[in-house]
Amino acid sequence: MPNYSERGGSFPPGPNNARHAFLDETDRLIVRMLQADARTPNNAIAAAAGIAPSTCHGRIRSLQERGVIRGFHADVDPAAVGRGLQALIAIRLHAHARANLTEFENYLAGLPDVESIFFVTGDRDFLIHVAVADSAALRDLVAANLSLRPEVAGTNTTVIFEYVRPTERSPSA
Amino acid sequence: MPNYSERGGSFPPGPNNARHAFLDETDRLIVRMLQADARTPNNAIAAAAGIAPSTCHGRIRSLQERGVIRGFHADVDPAAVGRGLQALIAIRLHAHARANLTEFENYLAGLPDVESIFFVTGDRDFLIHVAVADSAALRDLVAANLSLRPEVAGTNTTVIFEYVRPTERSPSA
DNA sequence: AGTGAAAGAACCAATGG
DNA sequence: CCATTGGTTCTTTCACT
Repeated sequence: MPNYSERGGSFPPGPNNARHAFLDETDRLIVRMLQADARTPNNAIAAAAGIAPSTCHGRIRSLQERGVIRGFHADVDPAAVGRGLQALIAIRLHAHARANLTEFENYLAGLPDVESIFFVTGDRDFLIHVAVADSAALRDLVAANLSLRPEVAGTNTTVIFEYVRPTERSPSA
Repeated sequence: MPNYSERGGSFPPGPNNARHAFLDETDRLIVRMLQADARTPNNAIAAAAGIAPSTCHGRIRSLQERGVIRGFHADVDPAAVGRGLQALIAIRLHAHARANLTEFENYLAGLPDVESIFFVTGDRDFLIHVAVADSAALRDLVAANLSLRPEVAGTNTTVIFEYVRPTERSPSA
């Protein structure tokens, strides 16, 4: 399946090779508006920035090419899709397993309930944010998919009462 | 500034009152595709789902009205906009300050460097994910904006080496 | 880089199965 | 609840400044 964010063009599919982006004030405004609402019409952004729609379009494309904008995603309420329980799970690995962290990280990324993965300093190696159906699903996730893994030395689960992403709830940034 | 995700219509601007989220297989496919790439054309989603474009469009609108899809946002690389250092900060509040958590949470949400806020169980009250320019900015954030707050009993900062959101890097889900 | 104009695509409401 | 149609708006490319 093609990626339609890139439908018009042929810019690098990879994460990015970007030389460090120099964003002027116009670029920053565009980024802010698209962060607040990815469906803001190009027209409207152009008007807000005081430039022509075609110019604005070109800048947005450039921002994607440079990796400043990595993609556009729908923000889906986990509870609405049957995942009403969220948790943070701290994971400590065995010392010998730290050689190939990438492999374990890919494994985590492949688990369907994982929302995000933090690879961190300190006494824990990973912290993952998960959204599951209920406490039974959480137990199963920890017991079957984490604790049983040979590289996992231990886990520590914290239930999330509320989760907020400020940028995602202020459409008029 | 208007919210252009709602340009055509008049559905509730609030978070949502919707209880009824019965998603059939078609709805789930739509949600998955828009989660992977919010700019997937309506036509393409309709084709993938085997329904007419107008029907598909109506379903997407309905999903927004019901609060299943909360919005569409550009995924911006923090490092590309001058915020190359990410951290997790655990915050413990004084017992007497737990009366109005919402106020403190709104305060956190208003800090420009805060990416997300977790209100959690356990010995910590909040865990916030921040993206800042450098370690000096991180120090200032913790010292000036958190530790000095009267309701804050203590903080614990963990630097993030890597942060991944699995759904956001698989455009062809 | 920025612009204007024109072709193509997507959106949205109304209508009918 | 779903499909078809048609008017309107947005996107995207291109020749030019």
